[in-house]
Amino acid sequence: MSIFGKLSFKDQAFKLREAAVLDATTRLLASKGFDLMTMDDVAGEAGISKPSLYKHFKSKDELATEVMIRLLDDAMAYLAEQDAELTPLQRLQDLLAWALRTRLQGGLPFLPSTSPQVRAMLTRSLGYVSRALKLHRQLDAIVTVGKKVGELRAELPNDVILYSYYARTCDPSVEYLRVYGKYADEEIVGHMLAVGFGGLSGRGAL
Amino acid sequence: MSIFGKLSFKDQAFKLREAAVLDATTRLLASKGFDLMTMDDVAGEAGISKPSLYKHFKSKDELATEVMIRLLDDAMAYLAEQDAELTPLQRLQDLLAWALRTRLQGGLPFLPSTSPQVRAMLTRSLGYVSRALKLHRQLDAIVTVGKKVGELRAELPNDVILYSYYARTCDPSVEYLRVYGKYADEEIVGHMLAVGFGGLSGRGAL
DNA sequence: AACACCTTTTACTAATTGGTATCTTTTTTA
DNA sequence: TAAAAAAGATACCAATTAGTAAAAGGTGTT
Repeated sequence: MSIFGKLSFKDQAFKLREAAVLDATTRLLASKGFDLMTMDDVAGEAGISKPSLYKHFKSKDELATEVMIRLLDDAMAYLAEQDAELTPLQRLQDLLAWALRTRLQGGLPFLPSTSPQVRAMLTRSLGYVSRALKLHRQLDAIVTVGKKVGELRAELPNDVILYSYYARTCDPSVEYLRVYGKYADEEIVGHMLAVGFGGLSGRGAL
Repeated sequence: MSIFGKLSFKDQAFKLREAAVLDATTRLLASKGFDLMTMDDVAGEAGISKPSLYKHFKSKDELATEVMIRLLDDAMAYLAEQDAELTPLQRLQDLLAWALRTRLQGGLPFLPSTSPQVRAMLTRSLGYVSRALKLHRQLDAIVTVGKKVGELRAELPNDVILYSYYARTCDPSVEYLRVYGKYADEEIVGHMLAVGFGGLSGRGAL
């Protein structure tokens, strides 16, 4: 019998394998997307057999949902650890930069651009929806303050700002800009922030 | 024998069916995406049988590529017919508004957010690549002038501006903003233009 | 009106893939 | 060292789907 809180070697190994599966799935979702990612891919990338996969996750949907949940948790953890001195705009910029760096390293942003079917899958998961709402509320509060102090455009509704912000985390231009190796990763991040917050014309145009 | 330029009734009907297939495919690509769109879907939506589909297009890839080519042609036709009085910024805004309205009506933007596999498929098509390059060059010229007259941020490289511009045509926030029916279509278009060109902070920040 | 061609229908093939059963082998624990 | 539990390998099932074959029925052309 194991002491409370301490896991047997076997269970530790089990946990490690599970983490490897989640990491592998994250990479595969980023590179191939949900539909083209096969469970054989996942098993191979994680270094275990397919039947063993199903010891950890009941289905492909559950596995993918778990990955997305972990991304939301990571984002909220990152937010919680941000320097308290940052202004609202700086916090949003910093979180976006973090999400973009994650993508540039082969990972997924916390709100990936999903097909209708994947979105339906996520909506079915109570755990995912509650976390997404929680993160959304946190960011909404930041946006509200940001508008008040004049760092964000007060004439834009909060949800317009937030959904556009989410879209920036999964903006496909990142891939296009990286193709030719013309820009270093940090340059891409900088440009994405400049465009996202400052716009293309820089005038608050229209 | 038919007069040059005039088609027999049979051939006219064939052309009409082909147009119906392309329209159906466009709608299905917009709603389900490439992977989840089956050839049975297309045949059903177009009102013909699956074997007949293959009289028009050799494969699913060829069909989808043809749809994407048509979108590029439509975009270039739209550009060509724009009011000559428009400034560069106005031309870009007008084209983006057109692409967003197309999406809001269940269509596809001229540069849809594509999975790696679909992108590879398109890259294999000479017809697609040549048109995409042509459109890109046209827009690049507009951007260059726009920077010169101070309507676009001169400190941003042209390709950063252009890829970000493309991303705006397929920005997923459009779907999110439409979900609750809170905003009318034209409001959404307006917000997307405001955010895209003016940014979230409106300061040309960072 | 008869012919020729095209479309439809039905059925099929082959490949992929999510998920599972079974048996063997390794590893952990006692 | 022996027993027990879990992981691996292999093989399989069932469903989906791109693409095709062949026969039957319409439709336009001449």
